[in-house]
Amino acid sequence: MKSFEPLTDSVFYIMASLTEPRHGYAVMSLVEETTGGSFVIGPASLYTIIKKLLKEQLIVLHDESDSRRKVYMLTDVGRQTLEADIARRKVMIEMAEKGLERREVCDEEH
Amino acid sequence: MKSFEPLTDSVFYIMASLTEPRHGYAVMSLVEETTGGSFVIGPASLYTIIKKLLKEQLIVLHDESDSRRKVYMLTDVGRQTLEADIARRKVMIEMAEKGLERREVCDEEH
DNA sequence: TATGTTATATCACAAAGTGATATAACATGA
DNA sequence: TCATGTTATATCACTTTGTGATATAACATA
Repeated sequence: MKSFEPLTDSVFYIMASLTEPRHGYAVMSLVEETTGGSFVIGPASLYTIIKKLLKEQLIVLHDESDSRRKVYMLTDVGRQTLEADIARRKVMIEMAEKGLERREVCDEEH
Repeated sequence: MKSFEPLTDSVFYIMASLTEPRHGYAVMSLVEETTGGSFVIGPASLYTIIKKLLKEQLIVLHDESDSRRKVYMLTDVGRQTLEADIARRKVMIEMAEKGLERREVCDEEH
């Protein structure tokens, strides 16, 4: 079971948006909305990454009935990959927070 | 107050290692160790990023007394930047987990 | 004084991300 | 019906970011 980890931020955001069926443009809007505009994925990045995720079979084309919209969704492997990366990211945050806490104590002592 | 966010994973790992004084090689080892080898920063990436962080004043040279080692550390701005990125990353994870939870429910219902 | 480890550094290249732009379907109101 | 705006996908040329390979040297030790 080959792993595509670690996921980059852009890839993570897109995959996190595709836990349920969504078309590309909706992913773009969702990321901008949920991050309050602090992370923006433009069309160039979006469709580049979607193409790559399709090739790696982390997402699939879910529905193409609409003449314009292409709806994608995570595959099982995609979901597992996302879950694994969530775990990695939690460790990351823990690591950073531990360091910052220790530093706060030092500041007070000074 | 210009922001350098969002931080890439590599930059985040390095900055998270520099909440206390550490030299480059130690940062490299620490990241590999705390991630269980799932994220490796080689010397090329390490020193490239350190150079960039110095230029942006997110870290400073803390001590150069040793003939070999160069010890770096986060500046106040660097710490604030790291804190802001931790917050962003928490939202990211929340976003992903909410999506996955919802999906689990759907699977059960089916 | 040879060997391994620690440590910093850079080059040439590869991978990832993006601003600009193109295209077109649909929605709407004038 | 047709101009305007929005939704939507797509790609090109470019920049930014990351890295494998390699070089250099100080120190530890045996």
